[in-house]
Amino acid sequence: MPRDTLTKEQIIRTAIELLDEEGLDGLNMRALGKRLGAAATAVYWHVKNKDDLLLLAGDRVWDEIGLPDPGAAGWRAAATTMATGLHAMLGRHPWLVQAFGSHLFYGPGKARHDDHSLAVYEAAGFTGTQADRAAATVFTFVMGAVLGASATVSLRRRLGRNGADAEALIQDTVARAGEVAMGFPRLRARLETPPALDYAAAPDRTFEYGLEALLDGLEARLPGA
Amino acid sequence: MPRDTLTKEQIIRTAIELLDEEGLDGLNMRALGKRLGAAATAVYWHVKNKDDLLLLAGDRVWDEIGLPDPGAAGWRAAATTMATGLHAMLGRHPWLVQAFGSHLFYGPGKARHDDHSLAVYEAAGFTGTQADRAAATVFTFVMGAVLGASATVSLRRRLGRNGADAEALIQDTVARAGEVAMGFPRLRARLETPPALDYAAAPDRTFEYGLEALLDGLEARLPGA
DNA sequence: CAGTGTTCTTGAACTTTGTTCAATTCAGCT
DNA sequence: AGCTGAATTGAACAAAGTTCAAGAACACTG
Repeated sequence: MPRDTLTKEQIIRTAIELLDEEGLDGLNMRALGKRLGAAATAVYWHVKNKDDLLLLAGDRVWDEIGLPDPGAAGWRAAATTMATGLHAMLGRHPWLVQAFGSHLFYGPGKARHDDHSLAVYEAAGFTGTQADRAAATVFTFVMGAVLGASATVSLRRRLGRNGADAEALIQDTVARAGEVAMGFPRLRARLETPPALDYAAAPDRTFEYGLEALLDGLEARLPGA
Repeated sequence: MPRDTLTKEQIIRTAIELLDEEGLDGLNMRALGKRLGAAATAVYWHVKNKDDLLLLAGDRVWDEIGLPDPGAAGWRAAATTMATGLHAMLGRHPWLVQAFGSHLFYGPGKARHDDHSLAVYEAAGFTGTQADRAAATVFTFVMGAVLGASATVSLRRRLGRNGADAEALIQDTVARAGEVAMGFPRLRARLETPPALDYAAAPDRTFEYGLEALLDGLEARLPGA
């Protein structure tokens, strides 16, 4: 009966927990150690360093994305499902998009996703480089879409860090941004005309709008279209 | 004759220099101070803190983007010019995309760009929320496109930091990524069939491909189209 | 069971970096 | 000269990544 010892798996899971709850800045070795009920430095026996751990955590979450069969409901439905699945996953783990700007993720989790994404666009009729480009384009769009959201989450967390009233500080930032915007006619118009009720009631559909437009544009490029 | 003293402008310019040369991680107050020929802490008299400085630097670079007149060459040409201009600017300052994941930029530089971007899509015929969404979609796509490139630059820098041979370490990473990819049929095929000569000779046109597809999709959504 | 090597954990310590603060320097003004 | 406000400096603190020597827990062997 072996001693109750740390596991690489356990460390990765706990790191993801910590990242989800505290953000990319919240992941530090001492906090991770505390959460694991171990000394901070114990982690270093199982993992090379923090970057390595981030790579492992950042590859694990790709498994949350389902892989729809393009043969069943058609390539376009499959492409939409994959893109929204990716979008949702990145929404649950905003730290991943941030880390994407400075780390190269290349593990089996992401490979599984990428491979199937290529399968979808090949099933659609794209060949070779065309399939690469189509898949990359949609991927790129989804990443970009989450980047802005990620910033808001991150800022809110940072402001609330030192025990301050995060909401008040956010209001402050919004107010300053508004002042800047008043100097530009179109931005000003958007501030003066508050969004219509139906728009305020429904959440922002910009992602869906852009995704459909993009898929339209890709579809028009299909060989034989 | 006033003493030769630091300026907010000078600090911002030097910070951008430092960011361009050393990356987001390379910006630290002591290095900045050294480059300014001053003590690190002298900067704090002109700027609230590092985040504030990053915000100032990250807003300045938007002025590098030209604002084409949609009336002259048509909205589509103007939209393409703006998107490629943004793409080029972000390529020159990869740290901005990284920072975008954790900071909210809202200064006059970005506002000037955003306002004109809206002007282009309104000139195209999009109204109200539609123009917002069209502009946001293209913006989103461009940001996503630079994110990956930014990661490569950042990794290369990080690997070369401790005097190590960055190129050898990069090769290492590529090799490990290749091993992972070999377990997935479509990724494997792409490794086994090296890109055609014309493709290798020409740089990656994925960005142009995606941008055109996206603009096609948006054009089809124009009222009256 | 004693001894031995392997696996895993710990705490101290070092480094880098952002930031604060009191002390100090400098230019202009009376 | 003396004063005042602007600007700079250096010391110092806290947080965080990492290294390392020492120790603890376990498995195996004679």
